[in-house]
Amino acid sequence: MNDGPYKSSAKSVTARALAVLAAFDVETPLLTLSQLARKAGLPVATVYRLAGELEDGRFLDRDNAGRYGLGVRLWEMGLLTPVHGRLRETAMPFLLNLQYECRETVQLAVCDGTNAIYIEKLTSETSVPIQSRIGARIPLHATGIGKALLAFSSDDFTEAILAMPLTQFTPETISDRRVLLRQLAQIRQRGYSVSHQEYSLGSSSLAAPVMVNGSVQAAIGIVSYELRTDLTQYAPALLGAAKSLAQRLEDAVGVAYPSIKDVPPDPAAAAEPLRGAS
Amino acid sequence: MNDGPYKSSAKSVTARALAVLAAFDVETPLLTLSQLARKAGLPVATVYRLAGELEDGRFLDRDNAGRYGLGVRLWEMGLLTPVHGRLRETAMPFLLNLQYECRETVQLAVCDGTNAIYIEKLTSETSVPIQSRIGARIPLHATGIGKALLAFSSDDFTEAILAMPLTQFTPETISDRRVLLRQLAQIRQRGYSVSHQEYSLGSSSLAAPVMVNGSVQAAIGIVSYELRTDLTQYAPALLGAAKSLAQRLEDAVGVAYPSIKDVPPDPAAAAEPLRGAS
DNA sequence: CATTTCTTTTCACTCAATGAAAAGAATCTT
DNA sequence: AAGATTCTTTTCATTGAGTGAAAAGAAATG
Repeated sequence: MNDGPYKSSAKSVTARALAVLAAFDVETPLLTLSQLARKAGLPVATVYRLAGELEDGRFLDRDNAGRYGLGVRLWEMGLLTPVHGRLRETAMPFLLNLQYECRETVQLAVCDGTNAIYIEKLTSETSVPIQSRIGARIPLHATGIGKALLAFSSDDFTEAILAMPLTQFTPETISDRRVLLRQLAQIRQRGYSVSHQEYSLGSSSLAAPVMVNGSVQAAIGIVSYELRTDLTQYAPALLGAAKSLAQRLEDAVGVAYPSIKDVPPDPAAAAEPLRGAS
Repeated sequence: MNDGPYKSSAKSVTARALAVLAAFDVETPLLTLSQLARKAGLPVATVYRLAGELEDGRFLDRDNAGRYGLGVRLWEMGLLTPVHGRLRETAMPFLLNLQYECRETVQLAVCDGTNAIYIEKLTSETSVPIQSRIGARIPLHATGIGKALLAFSSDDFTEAILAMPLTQFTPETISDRRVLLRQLAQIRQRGYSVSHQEYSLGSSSLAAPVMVNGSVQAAIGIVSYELRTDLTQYAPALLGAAKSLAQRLEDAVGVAYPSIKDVPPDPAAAAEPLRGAS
């Protein structure tokens, strides 16, 4: 058991392979072999081998300079993920429509753990600039869309969230538990949430939950500059979109995800590794 | 070396792990342990272990019935992929705008190997129904968007493509090499491509390349019902969008993907496995 | 209740993964 | 242009991590 400085953990082969993939992030989407090894905390030779295999499966791709980057395969698999394949896919037309109607930034988010994850975000020319990136995780109490998710969650879940520290992002972030609870009740009553500069200054939002079979599956939000327009004018459109999406999702349950009875062994289990040109 | 019926290949541990992930597809996005083992062509005990590790890294998630599905982590990583993080992200506003202007299905595709991959597709209520799924791979010669990509590719690449069989999808699919070559020349001249029911009956399309530093990075397309509208009326808008996107991409080269000089060893290489609630 | 099918655990064996080291490229330095 | 650095690729002896048959435990099925 060597423990040189940083010499990483990652016991099993699989864990190491995943560590290699995890070395990439938004700031560094392209890495050379040695950078990769360094970030993953693994010996170069090891990473060389692992990366090679990952490349074969196109979980890694290399640019013409030989640098590694996450591969197309990962993107393709991401498409098969429930959040994308089921949610985003069905939600898209409604989001587009909503965006078409109000010409503001429209967002879709779900709950994962104690955070909201942004699944999709439609911005056009006229809308607020750099908002939360797709894939971003933001505490539930801090945004309109987060509060919409929270307001319609189970009581124990809400309790669990309230038990955690409510990080302050701006002076307006709700950090008082009682205030938050009161707001949640109000949101449940109104059917939508409102927020003003609670996560980032200068922007406000309106959000509504997407209820499928009695539980919150997601939330849709509209974001705009604080004080540009009165967002509440869009409440009907927003609620309409959320409702329609919910309906569509309800209809689709069991269709997209059937309880398959017998899956035949896959002859192509040993698929030929694709090789790309150009 | 056992070779029972179907007993799969997958030599290395990593390859096996990837095989497990590869077992999922659009038709079967959720699998039980044994289904998974069967599809991957691996012994149950082995898959049990591998799946366990993949689940720890959230490369797999389990639904409340215990079935496995591709995990959020994969989706998140897909976002870091060049096709998404660089291309789709920057293209989105332009696509939205274009869709807003013409109210038809708008697509974004890139070239991968001998196929076009659809990166994004914006459909609204009024647009053509089930078009090619995002992530779908379609031969370059068979669609408008594919031809746009092909027309501006290098000569050797075009040659390589022409050397392959030109699969016929509809009676209208161009399968004559000379016809195709002639069209490509015309596309180069006009700056955009046109297609009528060449891939699927009833729909036609218009597409333009996105040229960055002299090479085709992607193509944008508009799809509509055959004969509904004269798509060529949108040519200016389409070309405008393609041009603007190209410009934006050119500006961003090296910004999003800097040649990082020194990446510090990642202390969080041994990250704690996230665990989700709710 | 018996039967089939699925999940989880165990364990002795061995083969595949390992990583230090050296060779080979490429890049930077002066 | 030679020397110094840093990076990629290959080799190989060592060993411990992964393996999968088998059995036990749960669930679903009829």
